[in-house]
Amino acid sequence: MNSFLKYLNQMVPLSEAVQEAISEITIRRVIPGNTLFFQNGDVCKEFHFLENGLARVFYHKDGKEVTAWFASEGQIVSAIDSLFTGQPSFYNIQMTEDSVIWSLQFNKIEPVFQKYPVVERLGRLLITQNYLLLDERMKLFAFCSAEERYEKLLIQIPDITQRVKLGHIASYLGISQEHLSRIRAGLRHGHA
Amino acid sequence: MNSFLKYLNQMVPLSEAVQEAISEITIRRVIPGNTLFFQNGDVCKEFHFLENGLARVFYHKDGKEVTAWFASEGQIVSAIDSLFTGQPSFYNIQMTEDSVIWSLQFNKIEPVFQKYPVVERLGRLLITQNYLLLDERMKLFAFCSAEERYEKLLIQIPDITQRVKLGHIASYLGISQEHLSRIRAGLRHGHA
DNA sequence: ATACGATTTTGATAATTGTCAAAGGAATGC
DNA sequence: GCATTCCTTTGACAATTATCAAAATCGTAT
Repeated sequence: MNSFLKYLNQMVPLSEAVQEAISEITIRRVIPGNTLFFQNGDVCKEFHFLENGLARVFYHKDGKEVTAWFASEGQIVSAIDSLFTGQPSFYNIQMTEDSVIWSLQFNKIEPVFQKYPVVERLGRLLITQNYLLLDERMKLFAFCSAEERYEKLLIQIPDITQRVKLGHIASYLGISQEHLSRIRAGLRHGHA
Repeated sequence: MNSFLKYLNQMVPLSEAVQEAISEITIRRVIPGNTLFFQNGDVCKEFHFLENGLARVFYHKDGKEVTAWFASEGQIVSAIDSLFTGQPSFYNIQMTEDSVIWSLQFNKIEPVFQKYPVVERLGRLLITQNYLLLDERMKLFAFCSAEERYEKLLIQIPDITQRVKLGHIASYLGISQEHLSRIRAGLRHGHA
């Protein structure tokens, strides 16, 4: 069983037949690092499970890239605003490292929903989980300073600073790169 | 057919039997204005459809109330972080006006999911729609100034300024009440 | 109409954070 | 090894926004 099916199985136990049906609409992809995997303005028709590697979801603001999300091994990533609306997305997705992903072709899933109601449940749980992640992110902005948000990100992805540029992290935290640099300097002197 | 069932039907057509099953786990409530309807620290087991009235979702930050969400007629409201996790919520919900709501008892829905897969689909679509609303809100913060966010809120709920205090709107926009007041002054002079 | 309390606005000031420019470091290719 | 380029840090300054206090306005009850 591949890592994607394992991930799904742990949310809801799936019969052989269901796993087969899902596999039929899933593509395994090997992506080289630094690939712009999905471009804003396009319509997204898949969602992706990262077997390994790192994805960065970002948008353009005043000519600059602003990171909206990081996804790493064992997580789901997609231009979810487009996937569920059929409208062009605001987001871009870049694989920042060599990655192996499983892409589920969402536009082919309707017959599977019809045939296997358990997949409908699976879909409900997946989107619910993503909703809660987004809610967590909003709470981080609500309750925590930029410094605290940085520290929480380090807990979540400890080696993130080795994996992406500081500017990408800064925009994810909602601050300028210079400000993040100063926060880091403060942490160094405060803790050393 | 009541307004809640109408709302659900327009997402997915529901048979008589399904409507009946949903009605059995739904309670109609008449809530006087200014009621603290749900309190943080409690576990939320329902979600609510507003037939009319206005709900304000808020949390406490440094002793002050910060608005996370407004919901008005025809919309869904819940302490969604708790509903899906079973953990105590960070949120409070206040009905700011006399309201009529339909409360679906989510903790009784599992048998309905089991019996009627279409309800699972309904649940999936409901949470998807709410995800997209949250994504929109994040994009508003990403792309728009406080002034633009205020103008968009006015489009969404035109009479919001008559319905809640300015401070509640300001915290929803992520700015101080004084700053919002100045933005309003600027708009008045700019447009007059 | 008037007085009271609540809400909103305005003013002055301080704190936070962004921007621009330059310097310092690290990685890469020749 | 050295040059080039990219990334990060630091410094100086400007812009934005918060905070605190006071004044103005609004709504309501008497």
